[in-house]
Amino acid sequence: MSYPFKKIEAKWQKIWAREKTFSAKVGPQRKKYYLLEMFPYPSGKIHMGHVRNYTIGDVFSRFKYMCGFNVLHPMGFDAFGQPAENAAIKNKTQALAWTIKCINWMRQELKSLGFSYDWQREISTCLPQYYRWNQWIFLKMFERGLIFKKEAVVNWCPDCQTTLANEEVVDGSCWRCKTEVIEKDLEQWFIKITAYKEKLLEDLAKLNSWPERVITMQENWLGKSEGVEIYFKTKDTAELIPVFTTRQDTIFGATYLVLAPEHPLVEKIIKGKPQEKEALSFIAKVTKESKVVRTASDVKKEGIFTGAYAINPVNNEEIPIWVADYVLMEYGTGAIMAVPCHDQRDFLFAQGHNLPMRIVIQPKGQQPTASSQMTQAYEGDGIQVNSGQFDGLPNQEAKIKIAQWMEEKGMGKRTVHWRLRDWLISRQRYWGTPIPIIYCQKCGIVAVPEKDLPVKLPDKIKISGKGGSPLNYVKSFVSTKCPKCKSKARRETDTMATFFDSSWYFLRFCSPKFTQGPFDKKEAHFWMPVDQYIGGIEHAILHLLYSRFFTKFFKDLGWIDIAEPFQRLLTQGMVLKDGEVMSKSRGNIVDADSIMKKYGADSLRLFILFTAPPETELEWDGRAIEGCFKFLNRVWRIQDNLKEKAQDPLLKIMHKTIKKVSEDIEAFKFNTAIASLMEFVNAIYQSGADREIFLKLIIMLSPFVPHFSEEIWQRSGNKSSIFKTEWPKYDAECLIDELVTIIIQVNGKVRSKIEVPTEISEDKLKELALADEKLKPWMQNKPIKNLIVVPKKLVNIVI
RNA sequence: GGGCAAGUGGUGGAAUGGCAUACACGGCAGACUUAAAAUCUGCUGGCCGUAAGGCUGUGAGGGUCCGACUCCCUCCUUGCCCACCA
Repeated sequence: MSYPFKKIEAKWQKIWAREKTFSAKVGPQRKKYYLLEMFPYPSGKIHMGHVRNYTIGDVFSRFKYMCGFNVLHPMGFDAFGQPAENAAIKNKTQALAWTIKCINWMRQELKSLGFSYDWQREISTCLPQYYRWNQWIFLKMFERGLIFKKEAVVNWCPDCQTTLANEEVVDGSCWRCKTEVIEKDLEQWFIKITAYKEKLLEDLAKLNSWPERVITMQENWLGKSEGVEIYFKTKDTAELIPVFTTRQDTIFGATYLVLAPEHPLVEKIIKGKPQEKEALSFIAKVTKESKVVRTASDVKKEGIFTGAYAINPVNNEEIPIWVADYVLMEYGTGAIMAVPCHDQRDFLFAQGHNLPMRIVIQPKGQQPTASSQMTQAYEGDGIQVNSGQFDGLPNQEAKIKIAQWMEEKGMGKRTVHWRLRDWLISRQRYWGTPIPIIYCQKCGIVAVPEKDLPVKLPDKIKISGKGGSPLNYVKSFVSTKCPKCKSKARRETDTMATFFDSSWYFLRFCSPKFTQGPFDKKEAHFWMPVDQYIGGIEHAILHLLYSRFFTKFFKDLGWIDIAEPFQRLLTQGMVLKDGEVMSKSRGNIVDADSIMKKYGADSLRLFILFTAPPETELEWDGRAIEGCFKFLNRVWRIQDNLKEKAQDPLLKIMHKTIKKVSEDIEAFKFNTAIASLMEFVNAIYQSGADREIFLKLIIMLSPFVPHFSEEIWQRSGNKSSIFKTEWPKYDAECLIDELVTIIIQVNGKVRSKIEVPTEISEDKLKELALADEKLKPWMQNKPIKNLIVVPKKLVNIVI
């Protein structure tokens, strides 16, 4: 007979909802703890990744609560975005209705897993009471010059007459109509996130409870690189070509220059050259290719000689100027100096086009070789050669000296380049926050006044997926009056990227119903920062960077006083089936609902926590979940076999278990915490538990299997919720062992074990060890060279 | 190409300088049962051995150390992230 999980789970979910067991209030009595899991996109069904993410959070939340913290543990829905819009197009329904239906379904599933959310704080980003504050934030940024408009390239389907997201471009064609996608320049809204790049980089140092790799990924994304901008004169024209390099130590080895095909100087320098026609047709060909094709790593680098020459300022050498597809206009200055011997891409290109090479860095301790002998570029450190007055210097030292010298001589100047681009936020889509801007014939671009917010998204419209932004076709939305001059005007029809919505939702959770601003300053002051944030590694860059940026912006606005939003971060691993990511397209989805029907939510929770540590990948094993179910039944049966008084050794095991479980939960080692609870249960089966010990076990199980534990707690005669009890404390005195097993090694190999009193002296221990009969055959009366004693652990005899 | 992880029984994993394989899955055996399921108990890395026991063993090779899954070096493999980024 298995325990009645269906009845129990439904019962307690009802009671928790009725009693509002997990609602959080500002108050000085308990220390605050803000625990947040990344909110889901309401796509319909919950998947195992969600189950994992939210179970990890739930255990921690319940644990912290029982440890005496005032826990804020909210949940909401990231409800704007393309899937709803696509569903609306496909099924000819409304995006709002579809989204609400999905939210209702998902909320139900989350509740059936027993998560301890404060449901009174639920938010959905697609509702005007949320997105009006997106618009408000937009306006504040606009006022401060942090939002601007400029042309940007988008993927464009000429047939659908609409922009496409990268993932909607399949093999260079539109996913819906298979037409070849082209690139098109459109006026787009941008956020000047680059204004915060220094702070975003600097403050990474404060995030010492974040995973190392997330910090590294953010650093790489910001991409600060220090180098020199060098000015190359052209031979026949007055133009200067600036080139950015981080390897100014290799300047004497620069044997040609390469410009990006879009470089503005290309046309000027090739004018009248014999190569002009050929070069122009090459450029036309390259610029037509989409970026996806051009940046594919397996494509051969192509290029062409322009007929023009540049002068290398350090040695006045004439070097040819080329145009090639591997140089990008977006990075640096759109022009590079090529050093084939010390840059692999330049090396391959020079070999392919018979361009000269010169070695200028010699690896330490190696014989000089000819550049013709090289099979690949040498990119490491070494000694300067063929570098004029810098010969013989280590290149790292030369780097600094050359930069100084070039600045003195006016050949270049030290510069810093960043990889970070400004953030394109406009989308030619329907299902997003309308951008609060009005275009007036007389006044130009006019911000919607704050009092007119929200600019409501019209909700009953037809969308076809064709003809650009759907809002263009809603007359009542588009036509308006200019807030300044009251003449006829047109509304912006672009909406915001959904990353905007999720960049500040953690602040909204502090006061989700506040109507005087995006959040109540007092509440945010109390709850922020988020003490623990939990989510997938796929958000390691964009979402986290944008959230950090918004936090810094709110700080500058004077709305909050913290610089970083997330104190501690946990990135959970993916859920795999047969070594592959679970996904619809692979058809290997294990549905949470059917598992819960068979074993209950508590068994599913226990399995997902027990089977792997949170950060690693989790391999789904249908049989292992049955083991978890059996374990719960095993615990359930203890109820009917309690003793009056348990034996002392069990009490000791209990204290050890309390220590281990408490420490493991705090460190997110849920798998070993559960393992030690299983060991505890095995010990109970050996010697029998009394009521007190059994209830301590149940309390420790309660964060993992809340319904199960509440039920046993109640059946044992307790009136209030188990989550109102205190987390058990261990008695340090109970942990002390009187006897300890000492390992005895001979030459590092275990040859014997002895039991000795814990507080034995070192000399006495030595004496006992050497007297051990079992060692005799290994010692063979040979002299002892060394004797290592590690107190309470081992003795190693070296002979 | 760069960065970051990881590699341990048949399987998921534990041990982060001191008894390798905790806990669980699977497998085998026993008890209970007319029988099965459920449950309880025991065994379960490989090789040699009837056994006691011995040897060997944490991707490969080397190093440091009395002692290495753990630290260092070289290499291999896998995963994730980034990338014609100068």
